Amino acid sequence: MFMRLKVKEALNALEEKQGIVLKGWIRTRRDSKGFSFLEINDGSCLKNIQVVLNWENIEKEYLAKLTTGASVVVEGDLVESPGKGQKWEVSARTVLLVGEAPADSYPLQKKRHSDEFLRTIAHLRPRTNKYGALNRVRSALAFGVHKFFQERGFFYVHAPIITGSDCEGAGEMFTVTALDLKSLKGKTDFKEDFFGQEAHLTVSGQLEAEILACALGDVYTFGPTFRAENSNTPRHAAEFWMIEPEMAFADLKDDMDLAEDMLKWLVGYIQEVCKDEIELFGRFLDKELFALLESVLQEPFARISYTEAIELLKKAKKDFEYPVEYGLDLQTEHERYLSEEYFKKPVFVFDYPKEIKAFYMRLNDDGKTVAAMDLLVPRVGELVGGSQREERLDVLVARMKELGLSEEDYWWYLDLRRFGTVPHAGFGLGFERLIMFITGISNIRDVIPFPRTPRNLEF
RNA sequence: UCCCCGGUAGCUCAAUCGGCAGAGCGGGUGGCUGUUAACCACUAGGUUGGCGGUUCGAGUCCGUCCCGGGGAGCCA
Repeated sequence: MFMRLKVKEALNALEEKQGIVLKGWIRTRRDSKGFSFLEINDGSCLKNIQVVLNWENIEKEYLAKLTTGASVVVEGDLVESPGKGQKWEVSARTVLLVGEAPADSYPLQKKRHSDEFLRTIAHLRPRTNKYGALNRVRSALAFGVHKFFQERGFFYVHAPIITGSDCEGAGEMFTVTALDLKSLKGKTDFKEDFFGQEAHLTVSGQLEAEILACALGDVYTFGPTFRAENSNTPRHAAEFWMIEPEMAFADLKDDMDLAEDMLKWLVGYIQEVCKDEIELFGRFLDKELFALLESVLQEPFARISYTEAIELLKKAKKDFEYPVEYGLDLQTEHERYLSEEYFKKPVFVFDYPKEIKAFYMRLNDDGKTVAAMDLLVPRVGELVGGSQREERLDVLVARMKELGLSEEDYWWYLDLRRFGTVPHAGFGLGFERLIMFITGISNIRDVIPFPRTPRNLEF
């Protein structure tokens, strides 16, 4: 009997093995006199395995169909390769063609393709080295996120995807409805709709995570998030995955410590479990990737208050397009200067003026700033946004009044402060931006298999 | 949504002042070779993003729409 091996297992073999089966796709084929070299990849790892196929037992027409992209089952023997460039190869006894990939129409060639072109064939791009690597890294990072939190006693909680709260202030929302929009005339009455009120896709699971944190202690969410903003940038998607930890009995420093620990841990983890993939990205995509990841591992992140950041930007010998003034939000050019030029590493900016931050952030003793923090990283910009939450009922209610928010809409949120309130803090981390940071891939459309962006819903 | 740049062969790109549509890679055919982005020769391949306009003549100029990239805003 033949034993099925994944390419990864075959390449890691310690000794020759008679009678193995490989199942995968032909990446390239090179012909020599009387036999062919087939490079087989099955997605289990970045590398291909070389299969040597003798022409003696094979018809010419059949051989002609063993082209780049075709799927095959190979039965043969794993032997040491007499050629240079690889330790192991498979001497084929039989090659079964499972699915053809006609060479005159198969879009993937044995050459580098542009990211823009590959996006138009998102159903085939995972079969390339770069996107295969990306998808393995994505999987490993998702698992790593769980591993990190679970090992620290955090509980994974599920926040709802359909939500009724519509003023979380995190951007435009998609409406969810069971009404027949095509037959609706005039004004929409959401009382007639499925939930009897307006419903949306979630833009954040934070408020729900706070509820669970105030019962389980330390929790995190990890799920899809939706923003209907008409954003056309390499850093925004309409559907993305967000990680939102929330800790009871924690303050802003605990929050920043967690974000820093998490990022360092994940960088170490991915270098361990996706060595070949990170190597690929560092060598061909971003020459500075290794140095950046190394600095994440070795150096503490910078931490400066918003006030210090403003002073620093004012002293900078650099012409900014937008004004730097206390009370104004930091622009992208300012954030880039801080993380890419001044500190050249991730930097937390904390204690922002309350006017430019959300209502739920905890008011500091100065009465002017709130305990908020953003983590700015080179190339990606804002990777994390978080805060200590306002746990004092009277302060929170006063703040909501200032902003004209209805207490009724948030009755359950306010109840958390009425009954056994505790200081607590959390943050949101964009999973795709994390992948961009760790791989060096520069467009968010290329770190998620099927990106959703304005006017793009093909796959 | 705003600003800038681009759209020419399957892919990546060239085409002078408005004057015959080009190359490399990929494909096909043949040759060579334990090959490694294989190599050598030959060959096929075009509604120049769509629509409209200017002109004797438009890939090239004008208008408009669509698509892509970069930057900005919004944010994770």
